[in-house]
Amino acid sequence: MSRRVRDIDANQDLISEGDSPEDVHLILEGFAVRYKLTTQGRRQILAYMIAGDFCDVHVTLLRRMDHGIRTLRPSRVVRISPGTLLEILERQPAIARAIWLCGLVDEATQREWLVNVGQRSAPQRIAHLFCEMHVRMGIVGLTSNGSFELPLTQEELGDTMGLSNVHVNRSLKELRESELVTLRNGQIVISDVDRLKAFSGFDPSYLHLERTAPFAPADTDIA
Amino acid sequence: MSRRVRDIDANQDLISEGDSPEDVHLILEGFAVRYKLTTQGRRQILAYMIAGDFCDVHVTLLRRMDHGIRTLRPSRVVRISPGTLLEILERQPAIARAIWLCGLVDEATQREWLVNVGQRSAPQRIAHLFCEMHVRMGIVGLTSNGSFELPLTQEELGDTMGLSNVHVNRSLKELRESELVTLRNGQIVISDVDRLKAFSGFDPSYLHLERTAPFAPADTDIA
DNA sequence: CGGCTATTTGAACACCTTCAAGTACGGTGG
DNA sequence: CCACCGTACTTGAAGGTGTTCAAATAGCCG
Repeated sequence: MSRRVRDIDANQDLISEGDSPEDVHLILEGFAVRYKLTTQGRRQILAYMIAGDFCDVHVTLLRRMDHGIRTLRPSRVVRISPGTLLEILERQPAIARAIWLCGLVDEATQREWLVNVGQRSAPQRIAHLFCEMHVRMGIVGLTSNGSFELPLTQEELGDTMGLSNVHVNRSLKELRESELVTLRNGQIVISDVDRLKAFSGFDPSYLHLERTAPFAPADTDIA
Repeated sequence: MSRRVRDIDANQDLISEGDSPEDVHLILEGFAVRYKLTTQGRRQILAYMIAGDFCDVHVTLLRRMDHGIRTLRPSRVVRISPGTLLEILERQPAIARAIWLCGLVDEATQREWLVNVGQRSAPQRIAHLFCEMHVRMGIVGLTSNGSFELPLTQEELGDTMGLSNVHVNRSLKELRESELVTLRNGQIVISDVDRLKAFSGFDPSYLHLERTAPFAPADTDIA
């Protein structure tokens, strides 16, 4: 299976909207986004994918991709044929459950993003995202003490939150000046996690952490 | 199984956030929404559920509901125990696939809603939602000639789109005066479907219609 | 150094919200 | 039958949040 591991540069489409990819992709390392373009040429980023995330289990049933997937950092992915995947799902119920569970958490996250964009102010949205990524990066062992790498330009942040890059800039400034959180050179530093959570209204229950993550942290050697 | 069919009034919580329901619910008839409240007391509606939609397959794996489900119209639901469901999934692979497929379309819809709220203007958002519901209601045989029932107050519409009820009102007026679509007494009338699609940037591919719906239209007698 | 991209700031404007008040409508009870 | 009530819808006015356009600054890489 390790034969099917591939290294991808940053800013490459792994899969484009409309594709009917042969394989399912699993991120081993790096950072990628799920995104969609509107007819008017605007972009909405739908999800961030980090180590341990499946990109597109749906292609086993749905032919066409209704969105694209793009790396933002150099990434390592493994391609799994739907046949192999279905076989694993059948033979290893524990893994099947784990993959299903991951999908459910992804869905819950998708819902929370809608709440975020629909109901919160710009600084709150950004703060909420940072709280979420702090938790997620923590699970895979990529945080240290309220600090972690988040390789996003302000424009990409804007496309995530439904905001202009200019307004993202001003909101980040506001967060910095309130000494809640700073983002510099793709590095997040959270001064006081609890204050940031309170400010953004972050409640991690949608991440369903009580269930231990089925793919263990940092153990990216699944393949 | 028909023993487990229940009729519910309008505006009742079928399941509340934090619940650990025993059963999975399937809507047979009526109209319900998935929603979430923020700490600041705002509400985001996450999905509309109509005949043939599962409310909460996730509870088979995830204990706590991270959102609530509420009827907006008198509805008929059937409760299925996770055990029964898992048994069906195992014995009837065709149904298992169908249910899985439905879930994938729900996810795709969730993504498109994020695009909608994140990237489109108020009138476009509303128009896009109406296009989507026109298709969905059509699938279950509840449209007639660009017209269908959509039992939402303007406030509920606002909670769906991340807009105030006042602005929903003005946007609806705009849509009405452009002769694109009208909403009166919970009844949608689309004058020219193609113009409405063009206006809102609606592209139905995310609904994955090429795959015929596994639960046949109007045949609500699954139970 | 030069050229690229990302960030930062200013100014004007648009979209959307909030508050407030008035209107329409359906249901209930005298 | 009509008065009353509650809810939803409608409209106006003022203000706030976020956008757009434009230009300047900073940082990175060849």
